[in-house]
Order: sequence, then C-alpha cells, then structure tokens
Amino acid sequence: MQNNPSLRREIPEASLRRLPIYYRSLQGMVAAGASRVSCADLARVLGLDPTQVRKDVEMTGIVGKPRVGYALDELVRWIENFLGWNRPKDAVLAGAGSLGSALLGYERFRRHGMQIVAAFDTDPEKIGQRIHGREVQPLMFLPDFVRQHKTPVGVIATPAAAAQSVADLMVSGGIRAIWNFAPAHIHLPDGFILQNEDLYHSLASLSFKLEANNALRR
Amino acid sequence: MQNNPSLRREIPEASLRRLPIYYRSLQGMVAAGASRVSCADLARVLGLDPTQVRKDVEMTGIVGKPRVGYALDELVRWIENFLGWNRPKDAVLAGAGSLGSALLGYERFRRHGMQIVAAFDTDPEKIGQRIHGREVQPLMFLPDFVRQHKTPVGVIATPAAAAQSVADLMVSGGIRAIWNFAPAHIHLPDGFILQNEDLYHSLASLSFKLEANNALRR
DNA sequence: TTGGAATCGAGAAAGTTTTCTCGATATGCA
DNA sequence: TGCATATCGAGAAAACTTTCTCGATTCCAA
Repeated sequence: MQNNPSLRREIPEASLRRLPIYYRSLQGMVAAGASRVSCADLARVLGLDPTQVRKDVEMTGIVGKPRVGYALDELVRWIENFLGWNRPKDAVLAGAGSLGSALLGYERFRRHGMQIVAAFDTDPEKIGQRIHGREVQPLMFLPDFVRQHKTPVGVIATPAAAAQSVADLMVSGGIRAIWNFAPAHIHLPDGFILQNEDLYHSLASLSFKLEANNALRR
Repeated sequence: MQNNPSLRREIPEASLRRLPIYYRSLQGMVAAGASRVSCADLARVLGLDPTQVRKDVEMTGIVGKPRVGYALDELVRWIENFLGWNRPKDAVLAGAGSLGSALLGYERFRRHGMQIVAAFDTDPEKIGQRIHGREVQPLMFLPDFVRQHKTPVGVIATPAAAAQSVADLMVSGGIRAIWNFAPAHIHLPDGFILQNEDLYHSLASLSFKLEANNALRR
C-alpha cells in the first residue's frame, strides 16, 4: 500500500469529495458486521452511479476481485491512506469565537487527518481562556508557534475583515495549507493550499434552488 | 428585473457557488466608492478567467454595456435577486449544540436569503434556554411549528446518528429544503432540496493536497 | 469627426467529468 | 465439470464546464 506521488496527481476534486461519503457508508457496514462490499452495493446505498463509485474507489489504488468486490476493512484502510487520514496533521486555529470554539470541540477531526493543537485570538477577553482543553493565546504569538512546531495547517475562523492579515501571519510562520471559514477572498502565494469553507456558497445554492422550486409550484 | 423560471433551469452548480464570491467583491468595491465594474475587473481581483466571470454574471440576466461594464449597484441587485437573497426564507434549526448555537448567531444569513426563526433540541438541559434571542424548544414540536409557519427550510446541526430521523421529522412537517451539517448521508423523497455542508469533504480535499504537497517536497 | 481601445455577447473549441459498453475473471449452482 | 451471473477494469462515448475567438458596440482622445 504505497503512495506513488506520480499517481497522486490529477485527482478530480469531485471524486475527492465523494470519498468521505463512501468512507462513512463503509464504516456503517463494518459496524453492521459486513466483511465484503462491491461498488454496486455502495452505489445502491448512496444513490450514485456504480461506475462513478468504481472510478473513485480505483483512485485509491486498491485492486478488487471480480464477482466479489473488495474486503471491507481493506477498502477503509486504502481510503484512509489515500486521503492521509491515518497521518493526522497539526493545525492552529485563529479566531476563538463561536465557530472557532465549535471547531476546537471536534475531536473527530483527528481521525480525519487533522488535529487543532493551539488556538489564537486578539480579544483580551478570550486570551487565557481554555476552550476544549486548549488555552487561547494572543494572535501575535501564532507565527512563532507555527515556526517552532512546524505546524502545516492554519484554520481561519475570524471575521472576514481579519482573514487576509491572519492568513499573511500564518504564511509568515511557514504554514502550508489554510482552511478558511471566514467569508472573505484570501490570496496566498503560489504553492500554498487554500480550502475555503464558505457557508454563503451553500446558501446561494440552497436559496436559488428554493426559488426555482417556488417558480415550479406557481 | 423578472425571474423567468424557464431561464432559471440548468444553472451549473459551480457558477452558483461563484456568485457569492463576486457578490462579496462587488460589495467591497461599493464600499470603496466605485460605481462601475467590468467582468475583467472582477476576474483580475479574484484571479479567475474573465470569460468565466462574464458567463456567470450573464446568468443573472443583467445586460451590460460594451466598453463600460455594469453599473455596480445594479449588478449587486441582480445577483441578490437571482439568488433570492433579497427574499429571505424562514428556517428552523435542529440541534442547539456548539455548531447550532454558532449558526443561530449568524445574523448575516438574513441578508443571504435565510433567517433561522426557531431552534429545537432533545436535550432537556438545552430546552428552554435562549440562544441569540431564540428559545430552544423540544424537537417533537418541530413538525407542528413548520406546519403552522409554513417554514420552507430546515437546518440540521445534530449528531450524525440523529440526522435522518430529524430530516424525516422536518419532511413530515412540510419542509421543502434541508441544509445538513451532520456528517451523515440523508435520504429525502424526490422533489426535496438537500444541501450538505460536510466538513469532512473539505478535510479530505485539504489532507490529500497536503500529502501530495509533501510528496513533492521529498 | 474619426480612429483606437476596452468590453460585452455569442458561438466554437478544448478540457474535464460522468456515464456507457464490453471483455475478463471469480463464484456458486446444477 | 460446465454454465450462468455478478463484478472489476478499461476504454469509448456522452455530457458538462471552462476557455478561446471574434464580431458588435460604446467610450475616449486626438
């Protein structure tokens, strides 16, 4: 089960986002006591196209048996390994508001490739508080922390106005990837990884579909 | 500025998700005192392809002037109208944990097509509490509330295990769209709108890219 | 008034993702 | 053992999205 970097290029984003769905279903099947699974099974449960599932699953590098499918536990491990979920990366959090606090409480991130090891904020009220076991530190300490601990990931849960400067701070400390929850466009130098988690994107999609649905009903 | 339902079909999801990005940039430009904007301007600021921006903007139905672009305030209004962000829909929240509480605090949802008007939970500790001005009610009251107020949207911020049953409850009350924050696959009858907001999707993408990046550095 | 430059709008081309099709192979049953 | 069936794996086709190209229009400056 090796990761050939040359094979790891050119993976469709859409496939990447479907793997967690499979992963979750598979874990449910494990819990239900199953030991083998086929792409057709997965597709049936999730309402997806079987071929699409197969293509996605093939990406991980696993080889199945015709007429049988895959060994359930093996497929789970291949997905974990493919996504790097079995090698959790450290992350720092900027912004300990309600969203940031909620993120700090998500212990399960650890089993999905990430653990938040420190939290930072500018609010004197928040600094020094402990949230889910981590003490909130002054934001200005963030770059040093990242530098010393070689933290690869930064999570931004600040107001939009602060997002870019926080990102710059993270970059200055040597972070390599940013998970941005602030509703703001962030610019990073080339080679840095940016993952935006913008609720307003979903809200746009949801709102539009609802309007279209309204129109249909008239 | 009318919404022709026949024109509102077949909008690429990707375009729908880019509109909020434009919207935000445009508001920044308004704040900066600009009065006109071209697709080229937007593309430059956001690092996107100008043609793509133009195609997306055209979807809203706005007509621009060659050599000039669009009137800034007009474009903002067209996007709002296209997405339905100027006609906020009521929503009920199920699950008043840390994420649910954070969502209740997002007053800005109202300007983006949605307002959470009530919160529900099963935890006796939480029931009766006021969170950001709304009292948490017993989950079993949700269907009646939805029925009486004709609430179109349900937000699920419960643990994964409860997600499907909460969704069924919402459907039974006559909800039409569900915004699901629980990491669970939800099945809805045909015709219902489901928007999944799954942090693990992003985590998969982020983690994978980081691994690929690691591989490059070796 | 006229020429040049910038932009829109629309259609064509290229690229990407999803779906279809088919051959190979393993399993279970007669 | 031999046959029917389910599934993988791979390549082709179809659908969709993004990017390219070009003509039409408007503004600005000479």
